[in-house]
Amino acid sequence: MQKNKQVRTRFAPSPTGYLHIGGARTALFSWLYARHSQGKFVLRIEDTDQQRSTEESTRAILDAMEWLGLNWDEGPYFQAERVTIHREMIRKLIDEDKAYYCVCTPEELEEKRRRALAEGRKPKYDGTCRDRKLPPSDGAVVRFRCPQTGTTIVEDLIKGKISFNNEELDDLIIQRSDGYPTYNFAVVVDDAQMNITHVIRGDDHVNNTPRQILLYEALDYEIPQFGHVPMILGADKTRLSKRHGATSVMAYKELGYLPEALVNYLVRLGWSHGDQEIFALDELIELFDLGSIGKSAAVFNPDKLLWLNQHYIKSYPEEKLLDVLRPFWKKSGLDVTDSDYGLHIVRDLKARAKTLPEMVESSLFYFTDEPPIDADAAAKFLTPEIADHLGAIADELTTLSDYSKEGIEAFLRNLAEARSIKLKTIAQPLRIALTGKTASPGLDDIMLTLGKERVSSRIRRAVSYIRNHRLS
RNA sequence: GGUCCCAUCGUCUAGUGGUUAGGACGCUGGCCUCUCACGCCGGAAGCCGGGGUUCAACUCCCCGUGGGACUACCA
Repeated sequence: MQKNKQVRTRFAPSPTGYLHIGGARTALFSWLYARHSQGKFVLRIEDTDQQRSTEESTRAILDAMEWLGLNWDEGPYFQAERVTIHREMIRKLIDEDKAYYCVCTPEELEEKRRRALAEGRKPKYDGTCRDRKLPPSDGAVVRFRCPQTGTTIVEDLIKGKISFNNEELDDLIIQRSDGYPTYNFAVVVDDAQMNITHVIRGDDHVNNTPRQILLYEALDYEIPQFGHVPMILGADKTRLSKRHGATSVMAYKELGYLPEALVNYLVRLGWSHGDQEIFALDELIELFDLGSIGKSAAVFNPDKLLWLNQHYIKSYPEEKLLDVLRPFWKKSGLDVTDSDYGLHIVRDLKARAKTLPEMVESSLFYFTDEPPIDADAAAKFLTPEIADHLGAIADELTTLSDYSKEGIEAFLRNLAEARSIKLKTIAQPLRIALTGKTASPGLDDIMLTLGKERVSSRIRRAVSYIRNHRLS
């Protein structure tokens, strides 16, 4: 075992799309383990598939990593830039007779596979070219001569011991006919040469692991530790995909989720620490361990993520919340230049929103002198007999010297008492006068944020609204 | 089909042979209250099935069943 070696983990996405929820969690686990162990976290882009890899995808993945706060110590390395190294190692294997050229065509192989399946045999490569000692040629691939006897044991950090009979393994292609190495080969060479000590990846890779171990041995590399993390499923227990809703990390940013919420959600999907649900990042780094990752697949639960988002919104520092809110306000055509006003709004609203756009939506009344008055609400609460009370509030407000939350609260109560009515009686009408709606932050909060002037004019507007609609 | 993995409330999970099976989301009853939230208190809801092992199994073993992954010149 590599006892005193520095821990080195990596995240190795292929740039064929955005960073999705599943990949993000794997990256998070890998990152946390490196940080917890004071090791290094390496980012490597697996772009050996020339057809499907794009630069936009690479950019998108990097952006998402940054948004989540998963900073890397080395890289990004690009696998495609390392083909010279890969070819060198392939050369070595051929020279040692551990690999060989194969000229079977994809069509022939497909046909054999079909026939094997139809006859109920296992569809593995039949070894046609295994001992033909073929020279290199155009269109030939290179296959690894996989040991056909014995067993290969994977000591998985998460799943425990997994054993495979080598006879189940066939001679996998390590170099394609276009001269590029395949994933299973490149990943071994790169992980080994980058001194990765812990390969943490999705458990869709477990069946690749024994062949990779055999490759490590053939190349005389030290074998790293493996940890295969379970998949994330959709509500119907099938692999998470677009039809289960947003699966891209950046989509959640756009939907108004906080990175802290997504990280907290993702880490608890599979990993746990007793009954604790809320984890700050530094706490996670301190507590995280691979042993506490569960073995079974988990269903993605949008409701719980929403709850966490709400939690982080209400406990976010107000200045920070104001900052992340700005782009969302901008989308609604609002530019909050008065930071003091913005901070007041944030304070009023932070306990009442699950997402950022939701918060923007409920903040709209702060930004217009004439918030649209909900007709049903007006019909119910803006009655003729209320007009007088409202007018009185506006009038007496001018004499209120202690315009603080407590002062306003007392003012309203005293006024109600003086007029022999319940505060309840004027609360809703006043709320509608100020916001146009029946649901809002507390009256004292809104009035404080809005300021005396806005409050007075909105009340007078409501009074004339009543006159126009009810007393005509 | 073959290989491999997995299995506690609807969902995420704690549990590590003896517990009234705990927490969280969601659902729900109530409290707080100027509305809506927040918060607080309570409730319904679970060990896939069958065999063993054991004085005792959610926990260990086996077999079913169910789900998932892989089975590419994708990663």
